[in-house]
Amino acid sequence: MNLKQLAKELNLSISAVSKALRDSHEISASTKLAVLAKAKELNYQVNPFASSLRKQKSKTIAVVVPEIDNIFFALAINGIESVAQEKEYHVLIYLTHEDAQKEVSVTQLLQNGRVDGIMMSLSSQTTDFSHIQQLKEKELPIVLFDRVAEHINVPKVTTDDYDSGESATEHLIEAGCKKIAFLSISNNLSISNKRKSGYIDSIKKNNLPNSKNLIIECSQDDEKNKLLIKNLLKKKNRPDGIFASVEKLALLCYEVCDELNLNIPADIKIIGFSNLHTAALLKPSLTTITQPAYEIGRESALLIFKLIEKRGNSIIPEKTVVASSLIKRGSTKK
Amino acid sequence: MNLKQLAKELNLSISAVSKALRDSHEISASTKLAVLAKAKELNYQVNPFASSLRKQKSKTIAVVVPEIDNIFFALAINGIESVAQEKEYHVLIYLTHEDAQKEVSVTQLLQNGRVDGIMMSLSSQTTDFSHIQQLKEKELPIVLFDRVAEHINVPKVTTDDYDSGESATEHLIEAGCKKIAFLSISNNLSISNKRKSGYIDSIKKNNLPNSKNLIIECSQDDEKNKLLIKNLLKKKNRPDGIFASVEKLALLCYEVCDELNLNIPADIKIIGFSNLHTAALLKPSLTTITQPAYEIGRESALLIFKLIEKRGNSIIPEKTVVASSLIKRGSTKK
DNA sequence: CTGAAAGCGCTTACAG
DNA sequence: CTGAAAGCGCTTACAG
Repeated sequence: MNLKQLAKELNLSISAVSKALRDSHEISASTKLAVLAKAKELNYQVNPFASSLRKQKSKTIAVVVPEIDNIFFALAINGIESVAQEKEYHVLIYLTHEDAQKEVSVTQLLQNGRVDGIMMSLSSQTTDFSHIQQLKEKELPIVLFDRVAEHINVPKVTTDDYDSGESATEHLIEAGCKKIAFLSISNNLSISNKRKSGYIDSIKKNNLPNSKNLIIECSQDDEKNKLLIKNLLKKKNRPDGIFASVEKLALLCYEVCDELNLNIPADIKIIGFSNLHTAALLKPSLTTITQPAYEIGRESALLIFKLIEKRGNSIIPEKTVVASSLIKRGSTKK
Repeated sequence: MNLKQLAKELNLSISAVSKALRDSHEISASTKLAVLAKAKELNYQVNPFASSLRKQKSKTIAVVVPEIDNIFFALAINGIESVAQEKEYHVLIYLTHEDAQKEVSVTQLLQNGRVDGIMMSLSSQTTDFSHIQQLKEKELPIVLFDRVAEHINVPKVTTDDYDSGESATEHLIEAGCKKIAFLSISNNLSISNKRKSGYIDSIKKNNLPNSKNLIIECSQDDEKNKLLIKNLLKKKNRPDGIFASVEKLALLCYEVCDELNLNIPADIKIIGFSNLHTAALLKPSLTTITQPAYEIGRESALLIFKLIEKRGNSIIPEKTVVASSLIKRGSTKK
């Protein structure tokens, strides 16, 4: 069932039917009614490819994320989808699996008009950001969220990572910690640097000499990370507080403490960035800095639609920062 | 940059260039080389809408799931995406948020040719399956996974839910439970019925009269569920084993036991269907029946591509069953 | 208010 | 081996 057949049934021209379906002011009310009724009766649906080809609009956005089996990204996609649904847009998903090369190839793939805009969270392995710059130059709307590149001037949605890094550290200090280890995953994304800076500045400000040089660089290899943490906590002069910059490192700490028979929070206190639903169910429950993942997704989607619908000189902020929340639980009890 | 411009640059006809790009045997090797080089130089990309319109093929599949912030579905999507990537297909995501009406409207939306196939996990609220039947009649490839409707004859990928229901119950019995409560979420999907049947038959076979009528019907409202469970566990003659048919009910049990000061597994043993990464980190660690979510996703995707590429009389199995695994942990220790 | 026509950018059957 | 032409199914500027 296409326009041609529908027009024939109605004894109207294709153009009249098309206009009627799009509620054009050129068409009389009675004709519109007749067309709509017939279209419904025959279950006519516009061919999206013909329409997109003609209008040079896809009604589709792409979401490019490092992984999906990570509650943060799942929630962010959830937020993006809610806005897309409101706008009657379609959502394409691409996973980079933390592979910078894959990220570049997906970015290139998406330059053929398949989508009206791209929302991306960068892979931790990404060191070169020229593929993002390229999108910008091609004027393909893009919004980066969470895992962003600081120095690329495209709209970015992030959380207050520096502040969170600071307040998480302060929280450990208030809980009595004197020697705090920061478990870091180093990469070129500002998010991890900011958390680290927040920690470093807080340590300085509070004059905790024992915490100096206690930045532990972790990798993508959890076996290695576990060993690293184990060696750290085996020492006689082990830290009395751990700040895990990402969720999985906090969980590894729980495993290690179990194995070393260290009591959380008596022997060691732990805080970590996390969106885990079960943080409250761990024993002890895990104190977290929790990012509003769903809201980040929504916010990013609202921005991409502003860019897509951009007319004249509407102003798009380059930085949108939403606040994380510190949720105090058992793992940092005094 | 389109075919017309590219052809002009090469002093060739549009058709020759198109054929060369698609590696047609009609075109000479030298011409192909020249075309490919020029296309690369000018960064030519085929317009997907023109191509799809002409070929009546979208190179896109849709994934329709009840929710995404559920590790099971996130992992399944991960599996689907891995196959789609191999096939160079695009993946559209639609969330129904457990809303049957939404599920129907998405299904209708997808009948306009936007996708070559649909992979769907039904909403728990779905009671009428005619929208699925409709896809079948329209010969739009569809595969149902996990949350399937038993009596619709479309390809379905599920886990061995009856067997899992049985072996989970057996496991509790072996661990010494005499009175086992099954926490059920009732709906029209075979998955929950099968788990329940496995439980019921196992109870009968093992002759545990105290477990009769211990099927607790839970709802989508977790506050109510928690109260329900609390009232159950407050009783003097409370059960000594709980079989949670879905993840979140198992977690609610942990919360309730905490609040009632019941010791797991001494006072009560708990087993639950779950894909939670942190099941092992709970105190005590949670014994789970874990579905191979990623594999279910891959399997379903492989099936949809079989349907899409179907030629002649290739046989597509109506039922594909993959095995779940029972992972014994602390919550069911003798 | 309605319709004829051009054209979006491809692919492919057909002619040469 | 190459090219002219039709056509996929729409939308829209233009004519009447």
